Amino acid sequence: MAKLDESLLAGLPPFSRLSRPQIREILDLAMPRRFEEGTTVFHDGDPAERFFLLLDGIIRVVRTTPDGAQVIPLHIPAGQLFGIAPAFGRDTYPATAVAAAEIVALSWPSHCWGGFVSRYDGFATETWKTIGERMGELHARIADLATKAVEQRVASALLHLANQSGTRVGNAIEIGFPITRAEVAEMTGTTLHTVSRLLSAWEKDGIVSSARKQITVTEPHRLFLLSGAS
Amino acid sequence: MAKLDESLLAGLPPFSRLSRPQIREILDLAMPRRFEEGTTVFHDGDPAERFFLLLDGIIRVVRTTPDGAQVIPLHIPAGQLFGIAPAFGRDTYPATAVAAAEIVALSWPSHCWGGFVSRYDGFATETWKTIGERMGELHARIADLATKAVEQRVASALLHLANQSGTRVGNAIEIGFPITRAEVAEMTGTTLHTVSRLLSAWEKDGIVSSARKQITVTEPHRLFLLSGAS
DNA sequence: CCGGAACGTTGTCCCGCCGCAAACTGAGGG
DNA sequence: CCCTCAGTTTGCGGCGGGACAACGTTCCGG
Repeated sequence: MAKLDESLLAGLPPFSRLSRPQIREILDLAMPRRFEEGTTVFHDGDPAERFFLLLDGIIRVVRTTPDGAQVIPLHIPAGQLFGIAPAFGRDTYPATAVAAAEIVALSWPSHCWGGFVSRYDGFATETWKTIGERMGELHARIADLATKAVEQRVASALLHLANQSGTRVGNAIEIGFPITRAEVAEMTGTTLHTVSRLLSAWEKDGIVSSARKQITVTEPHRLFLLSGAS
Repeated sequence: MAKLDESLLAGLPPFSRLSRPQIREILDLAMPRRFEEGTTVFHDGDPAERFFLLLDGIIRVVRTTPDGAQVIPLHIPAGQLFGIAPAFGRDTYPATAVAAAEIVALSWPSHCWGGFVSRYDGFATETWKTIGERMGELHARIADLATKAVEQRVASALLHLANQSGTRVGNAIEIGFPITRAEVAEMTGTTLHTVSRLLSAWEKDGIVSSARKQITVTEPHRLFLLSGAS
């Protein structure tokens, strides 16, 4: 296996304060792997043997409730850690991670976590920051669900996805991974029917343009207005 | 000021692995303070000068959205840390903390955080665990909001509150701090009208009994059934 | 003892959203 | 090339629950 290039990690928050030799150490412990779209990286309840760093693509973290297929997806963009159960002292993953697109990720055995935290300056701090942001995101999501109407929720979910991993095409933003209306519906706590209707209406207005498993926001500004401008 | 007793901290997770002298050190840095019910401990956006440990009572952490009074309360029970913005590298609080009942809390200057983490074994680990649990709670809340009907949401919110800080009276559980229907409504993303109606109906069925700013769950089992048994 | 404010209850109306059902459309496999 | 199926679209009916409003009740200050 070819050696991984140090520049992969150098710019990322958890490693930004580390020296090249330190990054080399870390990389030499890492196992790179590619996952096809739709592949499950790890399952809810699995023993948490490794933790991951997403190099490219998007991960969808879902929580399936026991009684059915209800899920609460959280999307994790490239450059972030995920599956960090060891950080929380858990020996089992609390959720399932699915590749939302083709992804490539590095992983390390869970028992390395403690070493990383104690040995590498800034690793813990930066990880805390990421977790803090993720909690903020969850809070915002709760606020949306609790206070906003369905239309606003869907609008803000689309904007969120677009901002997080969209590729700009002029003024338009194309969401960078395949996503079904059913998934949007799950994220926003509604049904795929309603999402479909909304997208149709918006498409008629020229705010978005959608195809099968794919959504492009052509006029982000107007969508933002619809989202109830928080 | 009388010296604080070491037993206050000895049993709590973040300090459980520490020796008595270490606990003594920590206590000598702490500033104890009592807050009346309804007092704001810190405000969203304030400079995060201190972090807190709740010794007794209940803290309500709220996030007010810019456009109005919408909030997403998270209740923190006695024995937990809160306002730990420094852990996330923030220099400002991301939410407002209000005393839901009369409380007593210890606090330390934010700059102590780093020292606690590096000097005291287990402090960081245990704090991570707490944060992990809190994230799990947020996830569960999102799942509820996204998938359950209003009646189920209210039922599970009441159960949650009862479990978290209820005092048992026979089979009944009385929620241990004053709470208005409006607050329950905010937690569950509905209106006080609906909450009021539900409580009336449940009271007629003998499942709960409520007074002004006070709710007692007399038949937790039946309420659990209503909550959609997750 | 009185007045007012905060909190709670209850009724009525109406709209937005879910459930159900049926048809359409690409994509992929044999 | 056709068959199948996942993904999507659309119509329609019903109702949960939000908006509005009026009244009752408890608490507190003067």
